[in-house]
Amino acid sequence: MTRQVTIYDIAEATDVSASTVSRALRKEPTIARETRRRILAKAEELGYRFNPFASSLRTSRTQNIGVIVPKVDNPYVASAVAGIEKVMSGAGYNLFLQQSLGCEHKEKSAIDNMYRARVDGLIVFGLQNSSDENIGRIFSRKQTPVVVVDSVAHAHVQNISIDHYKAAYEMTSHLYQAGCRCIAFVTPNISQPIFSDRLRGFNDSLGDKCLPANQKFVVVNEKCETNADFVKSIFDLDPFPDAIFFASDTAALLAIPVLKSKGVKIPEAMRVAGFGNDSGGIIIEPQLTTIGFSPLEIGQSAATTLLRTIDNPQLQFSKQLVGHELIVRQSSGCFKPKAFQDRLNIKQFSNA
Amino acid sequence: MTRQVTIYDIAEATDVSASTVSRALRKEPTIARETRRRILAKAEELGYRFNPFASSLRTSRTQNIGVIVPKVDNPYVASAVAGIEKVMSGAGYNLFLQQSLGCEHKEKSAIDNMYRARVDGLIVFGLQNSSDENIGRIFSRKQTPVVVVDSVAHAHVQNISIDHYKAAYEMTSHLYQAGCRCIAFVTPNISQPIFSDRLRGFNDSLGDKCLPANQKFVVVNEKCETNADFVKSIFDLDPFPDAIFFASDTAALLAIPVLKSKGVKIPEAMRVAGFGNDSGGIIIEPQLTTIGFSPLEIGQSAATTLLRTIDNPQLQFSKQLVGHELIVRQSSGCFKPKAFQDRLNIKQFSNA
DNA sequence: CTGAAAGCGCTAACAG
DNA sequence: CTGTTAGCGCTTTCAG
Repeated sequence: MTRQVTIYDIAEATDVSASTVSRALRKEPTIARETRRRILAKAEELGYRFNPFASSLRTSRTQNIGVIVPKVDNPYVASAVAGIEKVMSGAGYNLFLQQSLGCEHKEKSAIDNMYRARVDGLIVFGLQNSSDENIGRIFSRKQTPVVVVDSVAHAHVQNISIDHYKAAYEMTSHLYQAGCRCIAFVTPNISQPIFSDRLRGFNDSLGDKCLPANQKFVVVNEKCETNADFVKSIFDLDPFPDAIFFASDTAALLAIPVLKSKGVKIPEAMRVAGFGNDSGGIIIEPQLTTIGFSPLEIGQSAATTLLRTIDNPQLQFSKQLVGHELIVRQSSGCFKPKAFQDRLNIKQFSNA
Repeated sequence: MTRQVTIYDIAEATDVSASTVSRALRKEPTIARETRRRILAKAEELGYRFNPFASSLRTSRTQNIGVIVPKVDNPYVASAVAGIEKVMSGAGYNLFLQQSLGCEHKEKSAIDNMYRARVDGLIVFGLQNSSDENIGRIFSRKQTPVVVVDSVAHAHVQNISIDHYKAAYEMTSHLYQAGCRCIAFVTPNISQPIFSDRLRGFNDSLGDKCLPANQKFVVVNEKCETNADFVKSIFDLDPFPDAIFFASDTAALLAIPVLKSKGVKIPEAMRVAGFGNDSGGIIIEPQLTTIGFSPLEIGQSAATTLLRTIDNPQLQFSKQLVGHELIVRQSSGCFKPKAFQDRLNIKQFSNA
């Protein structure tokens, strides 16, 4: 492996100094057209390759941004990452990707790792509450901006999320309007903000209709997204609910076939709703009523917000809400198509 | 922003030289136990943070590996990336992720970018044929190993893929055995190796059964994974086929509801098969017969192979085939469960 | 086992 | 518009 071609080689071959070469390469305006042309041509000829390490060492800017997600192989996350990549790649940044696997320990070490890697910015999905201090302590001191997606509002960072509370409230109201008076709520956990927010929305919506929010009808099962076993706990409910609101489409799609096989008529005897607009929702029969939003858009928003904050460190921290919509399909009994009108309705920013 | 804590600060505070600190930090054995202890303690105390750029500049090793995929928001790709991340993260490497969006130009620039970023290794999904030379020229000269997934076999790089040809051959034989004699094949294109291989498998299987491979029954439609419009071209076929083999589950899942709505009884009048074991395949009615394999495993294989090649640059280049299985469900008419026996059956390597 | 010294390739003052 | 100089923080000989 022969020695790297450096700006000094170009300088020598062009009879200028290394700084001039550096300036030409960085397209600084303060350089003669002709000199630049010669330098660029020679660089090409010699097969010069910019060395980002030397540059980063000098400037302490990396052009790298970190992305920490629980799992990439989750359709929502994958789309969001796609959105982030698109924006960041367009802005000349590289993406460091790391999974936290929903494990607090891994999340902490991922944050540490990104910090060590000296990323120019960080986007974290589903940050555990306990990591709040890490993020704040580690990053804010160094003035490295952080965007947190789908977590509770953190100080010192940008927060982005759809309005899980409001969406769940609306869905519950929808089921109520469809005539349901005994609605069960199924969720994998109540610790993650996205799920606890949905549960609050559910409870408050019922409360506002003077329906007692009976916690017996809140089924919490960590495995409800991977295993249909949890469905039997629904059959234990007394009275048998006239609707189930699944906090996740994945769980709904797992449960519906089981419910059908047990003779539960959907939507006649039981209305069903999900959350997330999984692609399976239009395959299943009956098609699934759900809450839709654009993960791609969330990713893009997160990315553009991060870029803004990088460029303007004085930018106010805020909680940004991305639009959602109620998608009514057959599983909730009344098929009423509606335009995806709120789709691009981002509060606060209008990143065209 | 106060100055960074460097090894010199630690050296000064510990009354040793910077080289000793460097050695202690890197856990070199040639250092007194006690000295090391003191150094590590002081590093912790001062909040020292290793600077990878200075290190990379010196050693020209980066501990970064590049991953180029067409689109992250594709369930198959997302799972594979998850597998790669898991392995690489465990081995102390960071992941650079970039999308090529199936565009030759972007793919080339992503490769360039990874090359400039001086990754220690590269994994590319669905490499366009035309990029072959880029990969070879750019990377092999620099001795940076490359793993190519789902492409035609390239020289100078490691190749990994499932056996698309064989899998398609088997599926076609399965449909034949189920009594079908007029089978249509639907594919988004015949340029990507994964699809052209599947088509060859389809054709050869028919050929071996002395059924003329009539190209009229090969429906190529770029949009068949995003829009069900292509289904009408199936109704134009004469004679009307008694089976359709979709080269992609996504297309099958889009088409089945349309076929059903037009009164085509599946599987009675028409058998249907897909490829990829999309999660929708067990939601749809009838459930979809398909080819299953583990994208996670493919990702892990790609990663371990890359690590091996990094550690041993003399390693022979090869084409590695990952196991697949025929998953027979209702859509092909005979429900015959079968253990996922080939799942961990990787040829050549047994990365436990 | 430890230290001194040199340099990886680039950029940012500061002069001219 | 261009050159000189001095590092960024780490690793690696080579000596001791």
